[in-house]
Amino acid sequence: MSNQERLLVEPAGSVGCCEPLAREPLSAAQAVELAKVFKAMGDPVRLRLLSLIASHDGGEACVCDLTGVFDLTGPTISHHLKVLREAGLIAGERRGTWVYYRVLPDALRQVSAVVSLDEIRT
Amino acid sequence: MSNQERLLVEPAGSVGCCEPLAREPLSAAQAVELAKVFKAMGDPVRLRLLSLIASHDGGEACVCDLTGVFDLTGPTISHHLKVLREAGLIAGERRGTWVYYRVLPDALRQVSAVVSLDEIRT
DNA sequence: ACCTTGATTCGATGACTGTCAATGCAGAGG
DNA sequence: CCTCTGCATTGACAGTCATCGAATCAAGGT
Repeated sequence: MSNQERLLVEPAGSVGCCEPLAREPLSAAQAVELAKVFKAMGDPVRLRLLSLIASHDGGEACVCDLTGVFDLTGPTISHHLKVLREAGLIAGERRGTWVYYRVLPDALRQVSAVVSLDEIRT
Repeated sequence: MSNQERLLVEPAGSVGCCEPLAREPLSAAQAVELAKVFKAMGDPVRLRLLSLIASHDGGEACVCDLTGVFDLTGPTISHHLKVLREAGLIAGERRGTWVYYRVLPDALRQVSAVVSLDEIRT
């Protein structure tokens, strides 16, 4: 498989988890997997990229729609997209000349489930 | 004010935000503030600390309840607690000899609102 | 006063991260 | 085939981070 085809896959370790944080302590393994997702979202540029993709018409955005928004070079945007991809937050697909990214809702659902406050003891 | 009293305050920049990611693109300023919270949660140890505190009886845990769980030194745990504190995720209070931490639900609510999937275009 | 225990702060160090310039690869169109 | 454009990867560098040992602080007990 060529180097460039790889953006289609990379599903990222897929956490089997997701009790709310407050229900019972996270296992070490769950924490490691979850932390990857939070870490990927722990950068302003990546958060905005995610937001730009998610809010774009059709639920997907071409890389060319994203690079102009930031005062950053192409390689840097590409790097951030890769981090989001490896965290399972987005997936990319090449169509002709352009590469389109879309948000994978499962990863966000996971985060949502973990930070759920249903079980917070007050 | 003494150095040790400071754990009572440190409220952390307080994001005024929170449209779902998918509704409209995050502003640069919103992204910077939000990223601080996600970055704080982007470490396995800190995620487990948060979970241990949130799930502990009474909704709060003494530092002495936390240090034994990890294969890490006291100073390191203290460092991670400080990061969580500065992100506005937890607050600490000294009672006699011990310091008790509890989760601040507002920060989690913020995260929850941002990752909300209500507006995902499919 | 002194010592003990719990927790934070300081200083150092090795590892990781964000960024860019240079290079490489895939499609589209001469 | 060649070239041009869009995007990804590589390599390098500066800055940040996680971790520890040592020192410090706070509160209680002797």
